[in-house]
Amino acid sequence: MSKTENHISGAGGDTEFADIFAALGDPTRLAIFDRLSDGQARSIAVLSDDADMTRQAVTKHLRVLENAGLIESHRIGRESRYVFCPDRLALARAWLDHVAGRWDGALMRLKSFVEDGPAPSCDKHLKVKED
Amino acid sequence: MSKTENHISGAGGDTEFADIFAALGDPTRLAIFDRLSDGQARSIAVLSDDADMTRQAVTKHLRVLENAGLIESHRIGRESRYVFCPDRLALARAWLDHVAGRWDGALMRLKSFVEDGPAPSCDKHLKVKED
DNA sequence: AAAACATGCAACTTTTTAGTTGCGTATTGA
DNA sequence: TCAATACGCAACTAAAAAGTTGCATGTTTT
Repeated sequence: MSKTENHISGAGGDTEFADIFAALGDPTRLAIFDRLSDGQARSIAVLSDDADMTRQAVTKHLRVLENAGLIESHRIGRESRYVFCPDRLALARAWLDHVAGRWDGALMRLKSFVEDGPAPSCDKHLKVKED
Repeated sequence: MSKTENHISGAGGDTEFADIFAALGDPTRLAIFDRLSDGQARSIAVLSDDADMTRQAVTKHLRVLENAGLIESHRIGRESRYVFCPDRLALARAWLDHVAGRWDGALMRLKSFVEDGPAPSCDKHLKVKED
């Protein structure tokens, strides 16, 4: 396995995913990201128009999203245009899917436990796990 | 439509989703949430065991996750047990799916634009949108 | 060339977050 | 009963995030 943990939920390699979620964890950034999801490239000035804050503040939010890999910027003439970037979004979705799937699996196992009775070596169900 | 915006991406109702992502936007909380996704209820003490910080710090993280609706707590005797809570997670997934779907749609429209030529009243593609 | 536009950088204030420590209380078990 | 366990609350520090202002720079437009 390479040093850059690329598998889902590497028990400590959560930092990469946390950065993505942290970038989305702000209403302003969420709105910007949502707006850019139509694929249109937009300048900072345009993105600042309907935000109730300074252009500089919007710029900072854009940098956060960019550092998280959720958007990209390229300069055209005097303006910086930001575009949607789907890769990290896919990663975040994969992580949530993984977690949700794990819970579904646990549900199913609990269901068969109730229906079929305890499976072999299954005596600690519904107790606090010591890990 | 009710006052509590329940549809996906209500252009201003992003705060609810932002709270969910913000709660996940921390490596410690992400690890806790991942750990709880197996459906097992765990006490604060157990969850603090392999965290390199104080029990109080872990408690605060648990409160953040709980306020976001991602986990729930119930007290049994002298201990508080936290359990996974799938509802808000589903919301977050739905939001990401919505955004990803919007981008896929934009891609497809761009593809047919390239293949079939500009559609009627479609003269502003690839320009900065003024909104 | 001059004005208007779009942005970047740096310094600053304010607020939030992360984490700690100390202490008090209820619960469990010997 | 006594000690260990599990937790909550409050006060505190330190660091990061959010946002502002002022100014400098490059780019269009007229």
